[in-house]
Amino acid sequence: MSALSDSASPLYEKVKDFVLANIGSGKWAQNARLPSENDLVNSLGVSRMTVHRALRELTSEGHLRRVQGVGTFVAPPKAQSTLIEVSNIINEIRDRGGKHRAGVILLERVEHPTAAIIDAFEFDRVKPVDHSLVVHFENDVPVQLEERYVNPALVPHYLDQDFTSIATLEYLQRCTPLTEVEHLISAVPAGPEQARLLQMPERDSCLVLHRKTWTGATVATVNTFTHVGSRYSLGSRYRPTHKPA
Amino acid sequence: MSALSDSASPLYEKVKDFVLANIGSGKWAQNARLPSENDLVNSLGVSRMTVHRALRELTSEGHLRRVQGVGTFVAPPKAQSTLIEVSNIINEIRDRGGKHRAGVILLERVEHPTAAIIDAFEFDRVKPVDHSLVVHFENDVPVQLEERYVNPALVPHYLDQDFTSIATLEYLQRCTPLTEVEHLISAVPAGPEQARLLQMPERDSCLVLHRKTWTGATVATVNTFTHVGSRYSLGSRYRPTHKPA
DNA sequence: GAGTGAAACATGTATATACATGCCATGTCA
DNA sequence: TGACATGGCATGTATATACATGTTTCACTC
Repeated sequence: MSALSDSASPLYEKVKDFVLANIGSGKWAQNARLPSENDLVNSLGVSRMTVHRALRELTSEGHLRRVQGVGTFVAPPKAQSTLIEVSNIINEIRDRGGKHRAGVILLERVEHPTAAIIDAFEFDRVKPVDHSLVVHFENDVPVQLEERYVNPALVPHYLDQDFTSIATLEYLQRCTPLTEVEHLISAVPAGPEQARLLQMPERDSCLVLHRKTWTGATVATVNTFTHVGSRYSLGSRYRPTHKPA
Repeated sequence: MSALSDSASPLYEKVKDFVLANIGSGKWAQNARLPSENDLVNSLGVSRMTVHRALRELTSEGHLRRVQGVGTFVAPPKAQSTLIEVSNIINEIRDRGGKHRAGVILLERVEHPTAAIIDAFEFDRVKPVDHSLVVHFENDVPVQLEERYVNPALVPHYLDQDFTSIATLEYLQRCTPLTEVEHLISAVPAGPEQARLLQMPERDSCLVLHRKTWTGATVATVNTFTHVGSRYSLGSRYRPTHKPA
């Protein structure tokens, strides 16, 4: 009566698979109540701690909902909102097997930023920020215009970095341990400057990713990644129940 | 020598907090090796199972990396790739406090789909699919054009649904338990048809979200959500380390 | 009939124990 | 000096036991 698969995986994984199979087949419908831990102990022939671990992990993965003293229930599917992964352009190009090249357009300390930048950094008075503007090429075709404003209080030598390599990103990360990120994806027509730098027709569509990061309570970086719409898209594939191979 | 906070939270949570505090303060740097489980047992005065659970959960949350027989290490920050949440338009409008209205443009059973659709559904021969085209309005301004192809083998009465309410989505979800999703975000200029339905100038930028879902190994739905670039953007805010309240 | 208390049952946590599995350094033997 | 065996140590899993905590039910009392 074990009902557990006989592969080499650990017992608690088999219990998880058993539960997921019953959910997937529809035998245990949405919001249905599962057998109690003790029931599963008796029917599956494993200890309660093992069952408990399996159910606890399935709960933290969003498959189950547990209420102390009441029972375990099949969680409603989390399909309507799904996650999309955003990577950085250098790794992305490299993962595709393409050749990456970065062209530095601008690299400056801005002593008197615009009101919009001061506002974005949540400064209470005028403070200098570092500003970089880099074009990323994939196989010598421009794909991304990366504009970044950095808080010099957190990143001492940002402008001294080597902007053609990924080391800049790692330096940034080391200086600004991430506590919060804000993303905004939008589609806008290319302005004259963007069209020139990205070698695309003016007013053609761009996919723009805004990204703002915090370290503690202070704004660390404000980024704008502009992509040529006809050459770039953001994608992800997601398996809610499957495990990675 | 407990070094653990004295709040009311469970012991394993205190151990997790203790570890996170040491990482956050920089005392344990990136890739540094943590004390072994037995060391923590001795210094914190809890059992090894409790330490083990804390370290296991921190590993699954991405804070640590563990190698059997070797040790436990501080994981590199997972900042470069971040997640963006995509919701559905009806909830989104409602959450903003706006008024939602849906206009059904088309509702049909397609007996002979185009080659592109057959390919997208991974059909081995010509099979009928259901097709819907709906415009979503926020305060009577069109914001999204929703085109959906549905596999009738999985969703028996898709065309009979009430397309002006969110019940359609729930019916879809019930018929097609999600096993896999694929997303693709791109920016494209509006074509004549899209410009007309979305009441926007032709060739203006659109933010397009493609979404393809599987149930088991069969393709369940193929969706295209087209948004007016100047009226819509996708956003998210993310706290990597903080716990939900 | 309403309220109360206790039992029964559910999940949650903590521990001790045992063994499995994987890696590495050390030492021995050729 | 090199190859190999082995012991030590690290994490990984499984179990039995105990108690904590929260919910429901049901019988008993007023």
